[in-house]
Amino acid sequence: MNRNKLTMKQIGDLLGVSQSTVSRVINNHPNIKKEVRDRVLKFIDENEFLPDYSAQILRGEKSKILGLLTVDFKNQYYLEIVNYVEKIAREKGYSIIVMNSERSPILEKKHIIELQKRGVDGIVACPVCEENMYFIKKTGIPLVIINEILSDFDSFSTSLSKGGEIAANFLMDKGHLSIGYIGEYPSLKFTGFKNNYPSSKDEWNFYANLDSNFIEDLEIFIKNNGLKCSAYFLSSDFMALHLLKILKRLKIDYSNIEFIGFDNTLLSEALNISSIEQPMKKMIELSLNTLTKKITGTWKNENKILNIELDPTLLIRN
Amino acid sequence: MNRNKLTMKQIGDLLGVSQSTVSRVINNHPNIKKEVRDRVLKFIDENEFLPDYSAQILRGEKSKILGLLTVDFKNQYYLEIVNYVEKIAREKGYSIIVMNSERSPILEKKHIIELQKRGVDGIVACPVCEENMYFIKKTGIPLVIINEILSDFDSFSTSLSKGGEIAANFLMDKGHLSIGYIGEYPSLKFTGFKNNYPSSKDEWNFYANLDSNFIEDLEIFIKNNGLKCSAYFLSSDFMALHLLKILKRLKIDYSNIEFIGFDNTLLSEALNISSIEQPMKKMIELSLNTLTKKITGTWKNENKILNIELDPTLLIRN
DNA sequence: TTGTAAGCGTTATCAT
DNA sequence: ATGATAACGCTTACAA
Repeated sequence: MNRNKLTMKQIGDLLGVSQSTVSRVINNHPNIKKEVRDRVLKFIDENEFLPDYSAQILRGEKSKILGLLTVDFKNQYYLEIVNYVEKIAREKGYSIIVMNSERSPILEKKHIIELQKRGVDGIVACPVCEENMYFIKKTGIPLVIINEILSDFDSFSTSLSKGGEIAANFLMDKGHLSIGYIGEYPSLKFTGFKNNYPSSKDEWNFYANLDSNFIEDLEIFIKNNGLKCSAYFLSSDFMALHLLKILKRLKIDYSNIEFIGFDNTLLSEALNISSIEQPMKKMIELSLNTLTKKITGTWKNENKILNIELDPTLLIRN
Repeated sequence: MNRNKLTMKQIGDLLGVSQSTVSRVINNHPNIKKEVRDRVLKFIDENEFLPDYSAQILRGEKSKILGLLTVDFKNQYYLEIVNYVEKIAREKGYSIIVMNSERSPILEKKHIIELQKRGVDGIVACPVCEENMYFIKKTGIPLVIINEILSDFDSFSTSLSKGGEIAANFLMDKGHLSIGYIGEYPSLKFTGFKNNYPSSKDEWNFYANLDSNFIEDLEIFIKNNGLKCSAYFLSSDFMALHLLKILKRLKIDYSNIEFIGFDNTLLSEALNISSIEQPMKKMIELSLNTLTKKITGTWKNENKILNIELDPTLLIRN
């Protein structure tokens, strides 16, 4: 280290006191002669002293770094998570190391090891692979899961099935008799939808596999089947975007069809469709509150696992 | 440190060799008896040894961390930057600490100090305040600027004025006689536009101040003036979104008006408007190549400052 | 009230 | 070929 950075030893030498005295002043220890304290404070005030984190971490102090483990930066939703985690962590005094696993369990494992080597105080994870979460648990690094529920870990998520339920009920209440589902499968979004809309028919629906090139598949589906329903529930705004693009390209009129997206991103605003909104900010606030408590040892639920599901809300447009 | 992590000393004790021998094996030093090397390697293979970064950094080794200093996570463009920087940095063996200055010079300065304390190897900055960049330079931490040109720093950006030029020429070539500009001001986007479209009239244009609530201001402008031109150049897709929303709300027909956005995000896809695309991936690749060379000391242009401007391209829709 | 010294986990220098 | 040791910058127990 030391990119020409001032150290406590140097300050001590310059001021004719010992390095430990300087440390004590900086850490506000009692029992320092006022004259000495003032002299040291004045000096560091004028000379910008930067305590070295690496030395502190090595000694066993907290690193004040959180690892953010994320799965897919192609999806704006996860980038949005970075936004909130950075902001809220910063307010709590933490820096964040951001890592994208690209849905690869192997990469996720590598990231975890990297975070461990760096001595992060805690990890916020959108997990790919549950086994890796057990691995984190074994290391003892405080962990919270977001965006998913894992029964063995403190998890914070939005109830996706509730989202499906809301969509189904809203569309049925508006009098739609045929409502299709287009989106990821399997997914709790669909489960919630189907449970509340028993008349759902498989032939109306398109089930996307997010690991594959679902956009092409969707186009083929539309070409073969057209749109048979008067309303559709889409598993994401992103999905909605691509559906509407395909319809436009195929010159299929959809002016009388109602769509509901998911995530309430700017996309649904641009497409002017209703969308189910996940309370992301709240989810991240809750998860970081828990995480920091676990880090500082003020977490009281040691023996109980938190599985929190927030309710999404419907944002109606049009 | 040491969350029950294995150390070299422990390994040495367990295997009956000295800690420094373990270090040598791990760092592939020559002159180790094959038998010893194999024994140590076998052990760490079975027991997952994680060298501690803090200790290495303290000793003066590279931290393999880059700081990413960014200005505005409300704008999807900057989140997209996180995506690419994380990915490319990872491929080069670096982790990244992400920080958002929210366009505040004070916060930006704090972030820089934080990065310095953490011993980052280099910084990638979308700067708010040029003075802070000089501050980084003084610390000696390798630095590259992206998204902007600062003549005293290695900078990588897209030529925004070229973007304005492209927009102006495209719209003129299509026969538009009145072309308005709606967007941030001052901005090179506008400069390039105006220089190539001398008939531009101030009363057609709306100049937004990004620090203020420009969306409301825009709505007032539209209410008072309506749309006088047959085509508009918007300074961002985000701006385009809000303009179109306002038009919809005010029930102003814009079906015969042509729009060009900027950034070619999913928004312009959703709005189905043409957009000027910045070669972000290339910009970040170039900047990280330079940064890592500066870090490893293989950078040859020491005495010359790189001010690279890439050309944007127009993505035509409709 | 303050200085001395140990120790955190490494790497590198010096011995042997 | 390998062990002992110093050093990186810090906090803290122990001495004085």
